[in-house]
Parts: sequence; C-alpha cells; structure tokens
Amino acid sequence: MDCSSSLDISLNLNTKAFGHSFTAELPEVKVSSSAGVEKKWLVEDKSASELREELNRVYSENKKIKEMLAIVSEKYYALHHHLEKLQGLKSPDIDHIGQPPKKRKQDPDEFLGFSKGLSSGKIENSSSNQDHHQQQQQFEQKNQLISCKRPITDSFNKSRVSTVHVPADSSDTSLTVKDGYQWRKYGQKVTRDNPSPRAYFRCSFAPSCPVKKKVQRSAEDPSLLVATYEGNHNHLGPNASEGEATSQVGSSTVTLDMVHGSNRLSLEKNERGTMQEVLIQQMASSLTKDSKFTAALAAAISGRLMEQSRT
DNA sequence: CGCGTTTGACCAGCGC
DNA sequence: GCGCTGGTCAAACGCG
Repeated sequence: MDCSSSLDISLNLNTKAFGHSFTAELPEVKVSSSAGVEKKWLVEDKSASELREELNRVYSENKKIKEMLAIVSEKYYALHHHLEKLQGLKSPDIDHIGQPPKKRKQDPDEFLGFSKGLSSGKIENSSSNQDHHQQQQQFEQKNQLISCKRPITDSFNKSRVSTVHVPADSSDTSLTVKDGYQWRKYGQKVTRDNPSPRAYFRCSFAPSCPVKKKVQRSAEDPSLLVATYEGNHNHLGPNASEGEATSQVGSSTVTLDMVHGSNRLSLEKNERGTMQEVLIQQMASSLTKDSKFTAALAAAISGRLMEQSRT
C-alpha cells in the first residue's frame, strides 16, 4: 500500500486564486472627485486593507500548514512503507537457520531455566534485582506456555534464535566460540548434513539462565564456526568480566569483539540499523497514535478524495 | 574433591 | 508401527 505514489497529498486549499499576494487581485480603487464618495472609499479602503491583511495572514498560515502537512505526510508514508517492508521482510539469516528445530516436547520449566535445580531449591540466590524482573517476565511467559498447553515451538523459538558466524582455525577442533559468557557443554552430536560434530552448550554464567548455544563448523566453509543461540540471557552481560562481548539473543543484536574486520563492522552496522528501525517504528507509532495528527490527516485526505471524486 | 567434558543411551518428533 | 534424526541426560572420566 503505497498511497503516496497514487494519491496527491496536496491539500489544494484554494489559495491559488489569490496568487502569491492578494494585493494584485484586489479590486482597483478609483479615486472620485466627490468628497462624500472619497470618504466612502476611504472607509472601504481601510476595511479592504484590513481584509487584505487578514487574507494574507490566513494565506501564509495555510501555506505553512500545507508545507508542514506535506512534509509530515511524506515522512509518514515513508515510515509506513518502511515499516511494512520490515514487517514483510524477515531476516534471511534468522529465517533460514532459525527454522524451528525438530524438538521433542519440552518442559517449559526446563527451557526457561526453571529447571529441576530451581524447583528443588538447589539454585543459588545470585540473581540481582534486574534478574528478578527478567525472571518475572519469564515466569509470565512460562505461565502462558503452561496455560496454552503447547510445546515450545515455532513462534516462541523463532523470535529468540540468532546465528553468529565466527572465523576459526580449521585445525582447531574445539567447538568453542568465545563470546564472553560462560558455557557448559552438555552434549555433542554428529548431524546428518554436516560431517563435523555439533556441540551443545548451556549458559552457566547464571544458574537459571535458559540460553543454549549450538556450535558447529560450517559445512561450506570449515574455517567458519556457526554458533546458534537460543533464548535470552536473564542476567547481566559479560562485559564486566573478561569477554568484552555482548550477545543479546533474540533481539538479533550481536556484538563480538573477537570478530574482526568486515564481519565486526557489519555486525555493528546491523546493530545501528536495528536501533534505527526501532526508532522509526516508534516514530511511526507515535504519529499514528497522535489523535490530532490522524484527525488532521484524515480530514485532509477525505477532503482531497471528495474533491477528486467530484472531478 | 569439585567442576567441566566426553560419550553412549535414551527420548520424542517426524516422515514413510 | 518403524526407522531416522536431533536434542538431552547422566555416568564415567580427566584435570587442577
């Protein structure tokens, strides 16, 4: 729906009739020799000049409004168009690799970090207040999942899966991706489509962190390690410690210090792009939520449409 | 001894 | 129902 291309957003406020200045269009004033008539014309001239001033003022106001509305409309359609593009366009990376893994039915507690350890009271009370909030959110998610009686699948996982390609020495057989977090390996498996084994890691940075990581050497390029992250970290990032890296899984924001050159640049660019997209979406959202703006826009468009339908 | 890794067994989803 | 496959478990093992 690209309205801007088909619809003339000019409000056409009928100001053209006046030209750029009303002075030229005003009736000529003939000066009469008669004193009475002269007086009458003086009064008329005075009211005419007042009228002229008023009209000029209204005209300039209309002009300003028209310009502003044109700009706002242009921006609005641009934003709307961009928003639609974003909504219709999923990240090819995520879409491709983040396809729902063939998973057996999982215990929501397990996936969200409310694991056996937690339920049995084995968990250390190391979570900060921030963590508490995140855990609260996860608890709500968990409740949702339980109430839905649905295994954690497609939509849930899709939004929280991201992939990172990390250059690694092809002679290095250890499937480790240093991203600053602490990972505990809990399994390794040789998959059908890739001769190199896939390693399974859990985040051990925080006891209840539900994030999992799969690391496998790329089948196409053995010098690349493909790390797939699932879930969101429910603890502070590792920046405070040794890694100097952040991986906000799920929000598709990935920054890795050990990624060099163009890879790193593209990642940072991606991060900035995501930020801009968020801002744009917020702007579009706030514009559409602004009742004054929508009312003015609706009035302008409907007026314009009515005018077009008449002609 | 505690912690992390390894690895074979097991489980569950899916296609046939 | 059966086999294949990916994901997870947990006992065994190694290391500091």
